Amino acid sequence: MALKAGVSIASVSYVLNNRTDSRIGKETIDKVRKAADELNYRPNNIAKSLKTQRTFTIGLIVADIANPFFSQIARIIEDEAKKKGYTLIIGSSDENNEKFESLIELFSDRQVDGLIIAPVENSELYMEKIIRQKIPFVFIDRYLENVKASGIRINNYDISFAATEHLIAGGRKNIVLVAYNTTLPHLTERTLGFTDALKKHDLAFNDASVISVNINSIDADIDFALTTLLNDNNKPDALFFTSNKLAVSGLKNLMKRTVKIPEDIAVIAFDETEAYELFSQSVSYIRQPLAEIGKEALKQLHLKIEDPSAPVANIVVDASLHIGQTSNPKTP
Amino acid sequence: MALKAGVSIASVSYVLNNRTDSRIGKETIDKVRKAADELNYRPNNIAKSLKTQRTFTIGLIVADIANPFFSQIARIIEDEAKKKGYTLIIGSSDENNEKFESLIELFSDRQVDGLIIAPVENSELYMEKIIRQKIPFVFIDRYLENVKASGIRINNYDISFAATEHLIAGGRKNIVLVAYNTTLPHLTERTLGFTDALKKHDLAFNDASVISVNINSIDADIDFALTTLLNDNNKPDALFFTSNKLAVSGLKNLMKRTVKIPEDIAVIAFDETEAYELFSQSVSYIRQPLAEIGKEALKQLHLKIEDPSAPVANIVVDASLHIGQTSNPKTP
DNA sequence: AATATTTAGTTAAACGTTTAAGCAAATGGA
DNA sequence: TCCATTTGCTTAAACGTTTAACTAAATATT
Repeated sequence: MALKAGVSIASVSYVLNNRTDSRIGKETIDKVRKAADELNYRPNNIAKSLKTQRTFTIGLIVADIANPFFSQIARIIEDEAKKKGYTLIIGSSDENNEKFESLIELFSDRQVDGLIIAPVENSELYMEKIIRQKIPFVFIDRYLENVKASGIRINNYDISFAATEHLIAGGRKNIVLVAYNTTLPHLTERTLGFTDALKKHDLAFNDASVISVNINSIDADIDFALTTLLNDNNKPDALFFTSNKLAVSGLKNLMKRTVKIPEDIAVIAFDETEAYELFSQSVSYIRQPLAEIGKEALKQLHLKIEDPSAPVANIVVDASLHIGQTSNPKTP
Repeated sequence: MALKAGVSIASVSYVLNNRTDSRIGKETIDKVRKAADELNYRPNNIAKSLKTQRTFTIGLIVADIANPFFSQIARIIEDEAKKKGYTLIIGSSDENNEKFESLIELFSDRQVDGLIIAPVENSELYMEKIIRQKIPFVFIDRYLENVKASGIRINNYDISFAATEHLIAGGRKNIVLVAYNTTLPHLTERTLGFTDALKKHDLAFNDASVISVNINSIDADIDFALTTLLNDNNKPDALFFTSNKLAVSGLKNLMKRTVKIPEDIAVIAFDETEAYELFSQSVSYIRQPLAEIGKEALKQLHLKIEDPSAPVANIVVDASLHIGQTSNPKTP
């Protein structure tokens, strides 16, 4: 390339990077531009990265890219990253500790400039490691109690409290929460918002008030729990699902049992998914502002990359309650 | 690192890459291993790539990673890529020519070892360019008539023919296809399978037999077409949607109109999506073997990367007709 | 004992950039 | 006219690897 233009390698670099601070004559600029054009020259980013120690790549670690919640977020982050000149590499942890660790290792080995992470349960120790490595990162969707790091999440407690109160306001007295058996704080917050709302309204809370679901056996666990619950003499009159996967599985199950929604059981779901659109009723659900989350995540990460000493920012954005027919008030 | 081990840089490289062809003594090996361990040494892949001209990165270009069809495929390819030591970078074209081109340029600039591409309409010229650049690639889902390249796709014509015949066998006589207004061959094949099946069974085919939908206005186009069709004195008794997006939009619309499915109108959809699970009836749909497609794509691409002169392979895998209630036979 | 071979390791070039430093030539100021 | 400054471009080191080529010591062969 430099050969073709008849100038030095350095001049090519200066011209192509528009380094006007450096002194390059108009003629040389033209020569380089012309040669670059003719040769269809494209600089080698690998070499550039080696020298500059910047890859303009960021890693995104989600639970599963095939989950609509994460694929929608990924899409937003993809667009946002492109705008800022970053390329995205994506990995799915399957909520699995080893996979999670190996992804972080992989991305770190690939010299990503930063990471956007939906951490899995009990990954604190591993996060410490990457803090020591000084790889900039931000949390998304979730966070870890003892890891001080920037992150973006929703007002899980408040919105769950609000959703529960909405059900109560509709005359529901025996509300059951369907949640994962996890200690991830963003999910325990959802449970807490639920129980606190029950308490506030003097509604009974007992062992049967929460269905605890293992992520690896969602359908089976929900089926088993509903079988027990619905044969009880004290049937629930409302179900609150704390994730899209749980809601889809639950609604499917209720359909199979031909439970009348919302007459017999009201339903509120979490997260948005195409699936709700085909349900016989419009589904009441909690909507996370995905675009805002994605944009803010990238913004915060970018800040951290540009200035590693930037302060930790924990951003909480508001989810909204999208009320449909499945949570209609109880008819007397 | 070499310093710490007290050996040369070269020795470190030989040891860490298990280059047993080179002659390294047991002692040196131990020294290097120990030092690497203590320093938590991780080789710099950027430098490695610069030297070896291999990044072990592959680019995946889909229409939209937020579309369940593509996010499911992406997930499979992600896993498969990891198994083979590749990292995946993903981009969404939005069926848009410029975005598609800029993605290819981006990925090529990032020195990917290869590309897995769902090409957009009229991208032939651009594909020629990357063939000249000798970047290995394979097509997925779609292909381009005049571009000779390896690819994996399903038996679009046959399965559409079969699906149509299934509707006909159920007594449907006025079947309408809902398809994108595109010239992408995998989709025109679907249309052709449909029309040929109609012909074979002497069913009328006219302007109203195909609803042509613009990808950017799916809901509106379907709504408009259905309004016209259902007010006709010759109402359709079956709808065949040629993609998941079309099916979801269509089913939603039919629900709104409280059309009786399958009594008044039978429905067959294309592709699998979570959404079908919440429909009031089990949905009849055409199931693509996503795992097979993903695995085969990676296998073919890997072959091309290892041996650029490997022959072009056009692999056609069989989709299957998954019959549910929405295509039940017409009741007299 | 002299030479050939094997073994174990090192040296140095290369990959394709960036960028500090250097060097002429041109220009400016006295 | 002489020196200082500015302008325009080049040189060369560096980024962190891989790998061919080399060296030196140890061992084998005659």
